Order: sequence, then structure tokens, then C-alpha cells
Amino acid sequence: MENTGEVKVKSLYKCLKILECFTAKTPDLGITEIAKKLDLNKSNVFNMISTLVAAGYVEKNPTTDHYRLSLKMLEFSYVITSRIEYQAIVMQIMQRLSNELNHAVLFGVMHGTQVLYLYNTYPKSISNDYLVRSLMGEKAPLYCTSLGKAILSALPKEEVSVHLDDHLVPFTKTTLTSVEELMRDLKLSASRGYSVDNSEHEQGIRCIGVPVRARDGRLIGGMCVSGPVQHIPDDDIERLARNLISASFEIRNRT
Amino acid sequence: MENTGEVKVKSLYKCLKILECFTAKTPDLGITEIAKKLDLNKSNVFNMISTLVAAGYVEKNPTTDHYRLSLKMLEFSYVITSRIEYQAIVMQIMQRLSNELNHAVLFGVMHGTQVLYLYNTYPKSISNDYLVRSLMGEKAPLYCTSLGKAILSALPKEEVSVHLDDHLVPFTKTTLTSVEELMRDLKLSASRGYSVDNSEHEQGIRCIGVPVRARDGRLIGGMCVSGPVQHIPDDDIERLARNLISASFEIRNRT
DNA sequence: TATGATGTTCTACAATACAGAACAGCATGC
DNA sequence: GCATGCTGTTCTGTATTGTAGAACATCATA
Repeated sequence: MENTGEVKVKSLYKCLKILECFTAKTPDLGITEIAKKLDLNKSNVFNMISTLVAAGYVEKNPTTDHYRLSLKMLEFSYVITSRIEYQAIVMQIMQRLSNELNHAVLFGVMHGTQVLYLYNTYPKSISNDYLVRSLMGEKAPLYCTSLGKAILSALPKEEVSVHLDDHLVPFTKTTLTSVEELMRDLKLSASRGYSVDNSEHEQGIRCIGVPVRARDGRLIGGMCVSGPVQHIPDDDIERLARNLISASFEIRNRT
Repeated sequence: MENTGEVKVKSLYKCLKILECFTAKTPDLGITEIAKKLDLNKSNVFNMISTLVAAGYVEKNPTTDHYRLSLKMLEFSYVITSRIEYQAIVMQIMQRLSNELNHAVLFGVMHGTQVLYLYNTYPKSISNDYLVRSLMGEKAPLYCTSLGKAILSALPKEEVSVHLDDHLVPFTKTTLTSVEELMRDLKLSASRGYSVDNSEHEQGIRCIGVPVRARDGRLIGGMCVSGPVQHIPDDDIERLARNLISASFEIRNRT
């Protein structure tokens, strides 16, 4: 007798859909805007938003006069991250790796067909090539990121397709858009122990990723170094990958 | 005609209260447990939780068979943090400060009577004195943290009381529990430009904090170094404070 | 086998969410 | 200056739907 997760309170479900309208690209929304997007009644949306404002999770942006998620929402983040296993070990090793390799390092987990980024670290001397920011909660497709491909390459072949979007949208010229290409790439990644994203998601950004496991062998996520192509030349990939692999191994040993 | 933020959808408000039951200290909850805590009907809570599960924001912890917030909730974090001003500048300077001073550095903002921590950085060589973790979304009272007191010390005197809890609960022996003591401390902090938390919140942890402003003079938060008392001896406070103050000044200049 | 926890299902009734209309405020246009 | 079209906001009657309570399932422990 397991909770199947049915939608039993429709108004609540609606409200969650309203909250999902707020994205990094569209963080400021008006009532009518939301109502149109979700095909809901204006007053319906207004009542929901008013309640969210009353509870402190949504606020009015005084400059645009639109609504946005407020900082209170971040309180949930800490509840979640504070219970994630191995956080201290992973972050410590990531920070060391950042400093040793002089690159940004990212850690993320599989989340449906996407990577959900959790932590990122920067090298001790941060150049202006990096936009320094927390990526916690950011998402990206599995199929076109080194982190995603590293995780996929560690899955049993029959499980991979479950985590692929129906259509492999090309973000750049080099995005792998056919399942055959991708599977070949995953096979290669699995055999050599690391994956490479050659500007497949963002033009000019190259990443090298590895799967991360716990001591018991369980896959707990993926880790990658990321940077502008000119800072990660072809002949450096092997070295970076070796460092990542040994860091991943160290995480495994210390969990 | 301003949205006053009335509770217009009671079921939604109830649900938010349910979500707030999940805390860092009690991240795993059962249906009955929540129902008791909020004095709600079991089936009522069940319906809410089921809906949250359906939407992906709550999941069952397979080991405890209780419910918990799921990683999907973190997606909101990125929506919020990606719109926070000056993130890149603040984090870059914090990371440098961490390395130079060899201490953890924290940044947070005022949030009612509490500090809401946003970013934290660690020194390049992380000793085992630190539990490395992201503090984003963590809260602490303003009155007994260096970060909080730094922010309070930068407020007009008449605004301070608005941001104080009714009762200044003592967390340790050194917690300032009278408003008079606190106001004296804030006056001192304002005059010298930095605040000190002498194990007032957590036993054995000492912090030194400064307010952080934008170019236009607007207070955007506070920043502190934090560490075990034995690593921050009395005769080092001045030096750390000077570095914090100049870092805060640099942030101001670069916004 | 009994007892007392838990989570889950079901149903009937009344509370309440919501659609639609109306209004307010503020632009823009002519 | 009046009209037009866009917002956000208020209000109300109705029927949708949230919810209480009872019943049941499951798993403990006594």
C-alpha cells in the first residue's frame, strides 16, 4: 500500500504550476502573464499569488511591479542540502581539484532527463573568464553535458533511454542529436572513464566529466571541470581527466 | 491598490505550513506526525502530501519510510539566486578573502529577525576544523551572530528593534540577552566598523563581521570570517577586521 | 492473539475555491 | 481630453472540491 502520488488537492497542484512559471529566464511575472501561460482565470491566479505573498514565498519586485520568488524560498534549500550525503567530502575534494587544475569544478546528480547541479567550486585565483555564481538548482540536459554523459555512461545500457529526452535538441553545431551517436560516445566514455563535452551545450565551453560513486559502488552523481575552450586545449584533456578520475576514486574511498 | 497578501486560498496556506514542518533538524516526517504538529486531520495531510509527491517536490525516504523534501525543490533556488545582484563580485572577493586569511567566509542578508546565509567560501587548503557544506538558505538570529550584528550596526538606531526577537534567547554563556547590552555592542561595532561574535551563537566558534554596501550606499548584506576560537586569537581580530573592511569597500567600489 | 501505532481509502457534506463581471489605475493613442 | 487597451484588484453566487471521520490495512510490540 504505497502512496502513488495522486493529485488530490487540485488547487495546490495548480499553485505549484504557478510557481514553476518563475524561471531564471523569466523571474518576474505579472498576474495576467501567468494566467495566460497556464490558461487559468486571472482572479484565480491572483488569489494564489496573494496567498503566496501572505506566506512570504512570493514578493512584488518594487521596480518592475511584477511578482517574483522571494528569498524565503531558499529556506527549503538548506533543509534539502543539509541532508545530502557526503556533501563535505565531495566539496572538499572539488575545492582542492579547482585549485590544482585552475578550473571551475561542478558536481551534479541525475534528475529525470536532466543534470541537477548541486555544488560548484572555483580556483583560488579567479580569472575574469568565469562568471562566479552558485549553480545549485540549475538544470541542463544529460545528453549534451559532460556531467550528464558521465552519469549516463555509468548506467546499464538499457537504463539510458529512460533518461533521454524524446528529441535531442541541438544547442550548438557539435551537439550529438542522434541516439546512435550518443550511445557510441557513451560507450567510449565508459571505456576510458571520462566524458567530454565539446561545446555541445554552450558555444565555447568545454567540459570533462566523470561519474562519482560511493564506497558501496552506488552512483551518487557526476563531477566535471568546465571552462572556455581556449583554456582546455586538446592535449590537456588527458591530464585533467586523470585528475578527475583519481579525485572521484578518492571520494569513493572516503565515503 | 496594492496586493496586501491576504490568505485567499486556505488549502494552499495549509500546505505551505506543512512544507515548513520539514526542517534541517527534522527532515523526515510521517503523515500523523505532521497532522499532530499542525492540528490537522490525517487524511487532509495525506491528500496534500500525495499531491506534493505527484508534483515531485516531496518523496518517500525509502529507508525510513517517511516523507522528505526532494531535490526538485532546489530548482527554485537557482531561480532566486540567479537574480541576486552582485553575486559574482561578492563571491569572487569572498573566495580571495578565504584564501588570504585562511578562514571560512560567509555572506548573508537580513531576513526579518534573522540572517539568511547565501554564500560561503572555504580556504584553498581546507583543514578538518571545517565541516564543508553549502549554507545557502540556513538561518540564524541577527542578535547573536557577527553577520547579524554587523548588519544591525549599520541600521538607523530606531530600525534595530524591528529586527530583534521578542526574547533574546541565550544560546551560550556569552550570548547578549539584554537589549541594552546589545545596543552598546552595536554602537561599538558601528564605531570601529566591525562586529565580533564571541561564541555567542555556537560554543567555540568566533566570527568577525562587517556590513556590505553597494556603490549607492544601500546595505546589501553582511560578510564575516568564521572559525574555531583557537584559530582566531584575540590579537588577530584587528587584522582580520581590517581585511574584511577593505574587502567590503572593494565590493562597494565594484558594484 | 491483542493492542496500538502507523499509512491509506472512501464517502457525504459543507466549506471554499473559482469564474465572470465590474472596477481602478495607468499607460498609450488620436 | 476623451477613448482605448492594457494591467492588477475586488466582489459575489454557485458548484466544485477540499476535508472530517470512519473504516481498513499493515506492521510493530506486548
